[in-house]
Amino acid sequence: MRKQVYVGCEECGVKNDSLFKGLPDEEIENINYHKSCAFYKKGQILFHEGTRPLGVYCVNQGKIKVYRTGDDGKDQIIKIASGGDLLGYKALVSDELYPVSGETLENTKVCFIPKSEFLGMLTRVPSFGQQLLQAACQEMGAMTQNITSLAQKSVRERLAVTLLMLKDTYDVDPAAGNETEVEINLTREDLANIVGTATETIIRLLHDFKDEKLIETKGRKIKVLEPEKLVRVGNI
Amino acid sequence: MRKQVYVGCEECGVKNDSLFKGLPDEEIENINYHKSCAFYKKGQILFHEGTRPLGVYCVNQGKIKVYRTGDDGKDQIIKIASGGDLLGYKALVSDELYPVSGETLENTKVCFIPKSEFLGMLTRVPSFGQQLLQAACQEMGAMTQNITSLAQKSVRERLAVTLLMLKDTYDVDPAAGNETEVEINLTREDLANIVGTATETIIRLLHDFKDEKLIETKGRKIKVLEPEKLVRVGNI
DNA sequence: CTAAAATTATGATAATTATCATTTTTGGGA
DNA sequence: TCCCAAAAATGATAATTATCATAATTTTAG
Repeated sequence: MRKQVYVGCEECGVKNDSLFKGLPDEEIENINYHKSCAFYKKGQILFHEGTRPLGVYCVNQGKIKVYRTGDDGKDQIIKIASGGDLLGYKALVSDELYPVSGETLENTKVCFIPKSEFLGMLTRVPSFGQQLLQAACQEMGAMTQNITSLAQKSVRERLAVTLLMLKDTYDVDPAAGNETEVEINLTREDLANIVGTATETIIRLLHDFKDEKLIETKGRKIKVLEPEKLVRVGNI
Repeated sequence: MRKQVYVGCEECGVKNDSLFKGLPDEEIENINYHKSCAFYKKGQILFHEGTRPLGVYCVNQGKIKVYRTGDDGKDQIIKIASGGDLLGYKALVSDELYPVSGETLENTKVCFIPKSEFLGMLTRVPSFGQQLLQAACQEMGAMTQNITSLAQKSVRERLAVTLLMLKDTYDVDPAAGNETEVEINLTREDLANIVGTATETIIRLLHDFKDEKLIETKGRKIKVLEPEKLVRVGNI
């Protein structure tokens, strides 16, 4: 299920996309020494809502859904994490139980950094604390946007912005601009759990978008054809 | 409109409820020297979404609604701040424009601490940075709850939890337990902008709650009679 | 205290979205 | 490659919530 594997932090492909960017060499070395890396198969749970964090997860490859389970058992996906994302630091820093769970959406490579090392680094390297604080504050700004959208926009509009967001997440080569074909690969249920609606509603709306030539679907895969038109969904 | 007033930080009544708790005396003195305090009348805007933050606001007395304006002009209230709350530090720290506006709901007393002093303190006092980080991370956990609730719960359920939350916010003497009578004083429209629904819907649901003897209303004021039953709204 | 403005209330109706039942399709493992 | 469970699709219907119009009432300002 979980296979150990070695990936050196020094030459890690996603280091410079992560919050570890700019750390002094000796700190990177220290993380490298204490971390453990593993392959996870699709559908595995990295951490579970309500449990106590023992460290942080640094995503190297693959996608992970971060979600919260509502009172009625329905999941609400808070974000889709991918390479370079650091997961679980908020609960660790605020000394709380995980408010969310993390589950792999594909086969992934993830490194684990134990609590003591992470917190130690936080006290030793003030600039790292600043970076974390900055990242957290930035994320909160984005969350207010999400809250406003959930509270005010129709399901149709929310699906449109979700597809645009996922287009970025699933873009293998963001630098290439609109040339690359991005394939969003999520179940309709997961999509529904991002947008906050029923699976059937997502299926029907995707059908509409397809009729309107805004997207193209091939099995589960979704390709965004007209991002500009998708932005304007809802603006009549 | 805005009247300057002096309140010493050393003897500030809300200092120990704020993030400034535990700061060294010389830092408190420094804040005290550089801050400016003012009375604001009901309905005044402290800071406006989309503008650049010049400092942080520390609420001394009164309530302030923090909200984001949606594309269609409808406001979504993200939180109701009261004594001891620090506003605007997230945008300052992440060096972004305000994602939200702040408007007084009553006559308030608010202190302003300029950007340079606040950021200076952040670099001088590592423990303050830690505290801010912790507070931010904690707030994010609460936000995921809010997101889940908006995405999954019915308006009726959301109104119930909102009333319970406001009961705390408007409690003048939280230490007294359930003995004190708490009066929630918000327009139906503001309530609708917290819950994320139409004003008419809020009016109708409040009427229902009143019929069910869960609350009592007197003009605009709302009194929660049965918090335990309100918690269970939606659990059939 | 009074009048105007703002807010609250109520009714009728329409639009959106959820739910449930069922069929079809798909994709991943033996 | 085939099979089977999971996912997607479709239809019918119900429930929830929004919208618009208008009346009643409370608040606020002078």
